Amino acid sequence: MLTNARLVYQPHDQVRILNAAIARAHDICEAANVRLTPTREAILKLLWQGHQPMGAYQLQQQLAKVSEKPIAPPTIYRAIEFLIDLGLVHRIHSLNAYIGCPFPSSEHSNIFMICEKCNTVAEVSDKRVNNLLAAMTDKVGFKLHSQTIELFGLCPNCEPGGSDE
Amino acid sequence: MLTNARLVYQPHDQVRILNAAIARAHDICEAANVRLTPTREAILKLLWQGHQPMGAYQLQQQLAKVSEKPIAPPTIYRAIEFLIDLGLVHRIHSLNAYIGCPFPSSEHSNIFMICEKCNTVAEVSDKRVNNLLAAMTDKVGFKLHSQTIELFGLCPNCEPGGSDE
DNA sequence: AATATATATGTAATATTATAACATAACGTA
DNA sequence: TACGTTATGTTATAATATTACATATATATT
Repeated sequence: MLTNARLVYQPHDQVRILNAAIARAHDICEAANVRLTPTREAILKLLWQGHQPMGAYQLQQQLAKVSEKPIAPPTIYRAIEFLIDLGLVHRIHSLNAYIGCPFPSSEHSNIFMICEKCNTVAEVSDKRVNNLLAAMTDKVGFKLHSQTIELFGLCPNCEPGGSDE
Repeated sequence: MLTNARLVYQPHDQVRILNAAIARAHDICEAANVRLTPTREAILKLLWQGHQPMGAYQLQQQLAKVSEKPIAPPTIYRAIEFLIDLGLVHRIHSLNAYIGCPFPSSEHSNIFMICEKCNTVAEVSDKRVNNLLAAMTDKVGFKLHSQTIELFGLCPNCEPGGSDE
């Protein structure tokens, strides 16, 4: 089981993590022979600043603070699409929001644990889930291509009796 | 494993199924002491007409054909919310669309197999998936409340080499 | 360096999905 | 009937996302 849960739920050096994510993104883009332009990088950084997903218009607002010129929705959505295609970012459908992927270039289960109180999202990847879903779909003749699993509940920090209490 | 996959993927008496679903809905509403009003029933019927989910504005268009007066979005969304709360309808987040639930009042895994070609959606419920997800979230201290699993791929009828070929 | 080609962004308008706020109507019950 | 509750009507608008076309920037080629 691959997860960033402990990282997300415990105090950590957010700056170091962000830098690591950006460096990794640069590598991935280089390998794929595509460009991590300033706008794309700025959006990726925003999506890595915390562990709360951000919507497209929220990204736009944040970008306005950083860059001189306001950036219009199409550019935001294009950058998001670019980052998602590379596996650097995920879309959380139930929130219409986006978040940095903690383990790009790894196998993905696309399992997201969404805290209903603080909005924090942690990701999990687990072969057993993938195998089980593959077996189930196989049984009924459905050819599985991709998946997204969104789990709602309370993270340890928000759950009474959780890790911090 | 509970699923309506065979039903969805094979020819069947759609009218009979719809009638059964409506009858069941009436029972459930009566038991819950809430009202299945004409508008709500009309929307539920539309969401049971096929196995393709429908969006709110698509529902509005279809309703316009049936009823005299046009029905505005708030009414549509209220009816959808009502039906979802009762477990009679599901929301497919990735499609911003809604579909009738084949086994209301049963345990739910909320697993949806979404055909990328014909848009057909079949539902599955499986304890093993629920157990696995519960175990995983437990391990990291996430208190799981609910979930939605959306699987994308090809249904047997659209997959080359599938059931019908 | 100059040009051509591909890639990325700017810009304006608009489509699509969803909700807020408040008025009216219908229903259920004393 | 009159009251309280529940449901719907109505208008406006918020929030999310895309289309179409123009411009700019980067990369490759000569």
